Amino acid sequence: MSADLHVILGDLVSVNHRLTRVAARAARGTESPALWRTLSVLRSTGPIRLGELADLSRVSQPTATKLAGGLVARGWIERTNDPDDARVSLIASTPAGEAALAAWRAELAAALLPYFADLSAGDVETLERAVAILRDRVEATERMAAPHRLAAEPTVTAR
Amino acid sequence: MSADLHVILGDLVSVNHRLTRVAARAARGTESPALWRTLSVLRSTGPIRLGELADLSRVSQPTATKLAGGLVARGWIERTNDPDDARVSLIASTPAGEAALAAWRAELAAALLPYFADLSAGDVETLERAVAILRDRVEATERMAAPHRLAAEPTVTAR
DNA sequence: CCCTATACATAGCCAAGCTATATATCCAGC
DNA sequence: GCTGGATATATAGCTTGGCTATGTATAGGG
Repeated sequence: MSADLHVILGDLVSVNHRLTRVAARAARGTESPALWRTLSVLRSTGPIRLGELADLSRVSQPTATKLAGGLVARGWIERTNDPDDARVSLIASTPAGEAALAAWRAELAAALLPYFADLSAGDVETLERAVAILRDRVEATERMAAPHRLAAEPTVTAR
Repeated sequence: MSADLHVILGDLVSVNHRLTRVAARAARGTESPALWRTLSVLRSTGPIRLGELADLSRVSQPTATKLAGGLVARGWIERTNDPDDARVSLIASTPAGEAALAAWRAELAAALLPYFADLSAGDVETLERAVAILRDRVEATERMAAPHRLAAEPTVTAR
């Protein structure tokens, strides 16, 4: 019998906040989580406009502007103008950004590994499935949260 | 077979950061996560000194001082002097603090519930077990992080 | 052409994190 | 019982990430 989902969700968020601190200290010396989070979103979506990035990252538009500034300064994203709409700024991660993200993930995982090294194979699989579930939910909420144009968008492609 | 534990840990932290944003927006209008996290730690440990609270919360001592100030201002913790050592400040959560924490968890869970309502029973149980695993690891790292020293990586430091 | 809506930028605030340093207390040794 | 180093917390000052409110430029329909 599972406990009430309410309780599980409360515990989930609590343990998340604590794990965030463990990860922050384990991967000290690296850049801030917000930048990695933003890069992660970009990686899963491909090039998008700044407003969409804000929605999908679950931050306000000004916060996305600020984060984008930091990412541009580090050469981790590129901003290009939409030829069809001069107001729009398209954001895409650069190869350097992808590489930096991968390096951060590797460093973080290496730092956390000792704490998780003695997990049983079953526990590892449980974690893996839980990550998949959570990613699915987070991306589902992204879809719910996008009040903008996801439907009638002609999907201006690529370049 | 499960994917490499490195990859799972990287994904775990990534999805955690994203989930944190979802939770922050879902539970809008409430107090900051750091205060709840601190109360959570106190709840699981009972009364402890400020320095211990900093270590267990995985924040620096000055940060713990600041957080404790906010919690005292809200009446959610009490500070008493250690009769045996005048330097020491003992921190304990108040009933009001416990109640506020419980209320926050309930509100947060209610806000997140719609996003998780359609999970299968098996997925719910996976989440529950994952939360238990993570809590166990987080508390294990607390034990590892005994004094001011951060637990070192097993790899040779080459900085 | 205006007029409104949209996309992003700017300004200005606050919280949370850090390092470095100051203050107060304890304790060991003399 | 003084002195000096160690320990517990406080203070100062900075950076980043988050927000709301508002400004500016462009799009697009009367």
